[in-house]
Amino acid sequence: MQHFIHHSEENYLKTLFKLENKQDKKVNNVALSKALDLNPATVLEMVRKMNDRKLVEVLGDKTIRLTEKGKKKALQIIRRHRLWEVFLVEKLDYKWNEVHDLAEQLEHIESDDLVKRLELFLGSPSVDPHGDPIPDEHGKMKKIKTQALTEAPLKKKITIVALGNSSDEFLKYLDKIGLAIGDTLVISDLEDFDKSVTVLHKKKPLTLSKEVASSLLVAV
Amino acid sequence: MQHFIHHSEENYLKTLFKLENKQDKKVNNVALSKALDLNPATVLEMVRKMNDRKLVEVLGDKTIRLTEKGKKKALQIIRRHRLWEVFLVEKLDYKWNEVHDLAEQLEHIESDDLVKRLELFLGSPSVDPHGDPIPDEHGKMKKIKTQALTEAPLKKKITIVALGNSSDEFLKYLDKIGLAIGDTLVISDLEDFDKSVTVLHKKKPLTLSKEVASSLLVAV
DNA sequence: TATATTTATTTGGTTAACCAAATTTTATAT
DNA sequence: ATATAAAATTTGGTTAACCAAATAAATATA
Repeated sequence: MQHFIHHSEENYLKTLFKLENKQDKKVNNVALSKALDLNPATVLEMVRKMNDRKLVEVLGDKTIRLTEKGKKKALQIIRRHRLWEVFLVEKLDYKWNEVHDLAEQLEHIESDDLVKRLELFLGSPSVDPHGDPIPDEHGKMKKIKTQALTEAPLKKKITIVALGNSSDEFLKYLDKIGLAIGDTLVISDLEDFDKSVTVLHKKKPLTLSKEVASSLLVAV
Repeated sequence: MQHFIHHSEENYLKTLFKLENKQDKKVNNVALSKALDLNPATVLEMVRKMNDRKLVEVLGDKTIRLTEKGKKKALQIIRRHRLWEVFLVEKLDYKWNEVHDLAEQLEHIESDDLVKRLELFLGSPSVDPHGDPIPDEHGKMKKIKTQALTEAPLKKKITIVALGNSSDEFLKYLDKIGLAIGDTLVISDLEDFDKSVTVLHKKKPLTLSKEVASSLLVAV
């Protein structure tokens, strides 16, 4: 009756992977504890167990780093998470900003076969509803080359392919102003004063703050 | 980060519901422990907690019985389980005898909204792949009137609508002889000696032992 | 360099679910 | 009614994940 033991470990793996790939900042106990919202003592304990299981290694300067094995497992979880997100949005009509918590639960369902079938059922999508790439069954994930909207060329047709920030507030804001992944737009003006960007979107002009524009990633 | 606490409780509820509705046998600690494959001390402890939560009550003769609240929760879990089974079979091409363990995991995903959407996505099926009825969102489940094949009339076209036994061995056996829920057949002979039943199925005669025939439930 | 701050670690807890073995209670059979 | 068997309960554990508070070690700052 014990099939739900690995949730914690899986959360550690996923969080670690994300931290490692966010900035090239080294991940220490404090950083991981904060990201997981857990007590450092708890995290230390778990990191040791995961070290025994060869999922992470602790370097001389106390940096916590995923091993190859750990990375593979992390990518598997990310794969599940993103495939389930596609399912929720495409098949169950959820909006892209509503699916995170559910996918967080579904990603822990233990069955590679299920994931494979789900992938086929969804038509082997390459990205999730937020534009993030979906790793293949071997854990290979192609990096999508993007640049922030603030860096993109003016007067050219460009497409939003991903987000640099997946917070609920940001997703809701985008929803509110009617912007979504896959939308195309043209930068009509770049205001030097406050770095805001004015674009033409669905025939209408739209001004985006520096904060917003820098989190909108477009195809390079 | 604590969203997976209720698995145990949910398993107790579901098992209790099934035991109560199998025979009208009263469920005691031993019976429940055996069904859950857990130590009686463990079950006793949990039953007490569930009693505090008003999910079960323990009668004078130590019979453990679901309260209305408990029944409602149990039906909700059964509903989820059966809907996920439909999903796995209809959408992911699993065979009906392969889905139980996966559905066992999926049933614990916590979201009424998800279940509702899943139901709509599946076209609001009334039965699962084993022919068992799916409770509605309020926990109402219509009892399907069936009779064992051994009791059915001769020479009439009858349809298998459910199984009296969902063990893996039985499901595999049915798969092997090519029988499935929804199949129609006509009883050509009922052998008095060993109570075996000979039927015409897909134009071919097929003899079923008393054991098998009694677990094949047909529409009444 | 000495002090302050941050980070890591240890220590001594907790809760939920589990178990085995001993004991008590209840039921059954003679 | 008593021995026996079965069921319920108690007792004293375990493990996984968590925490707070104390301490130690490392790093930064004055």
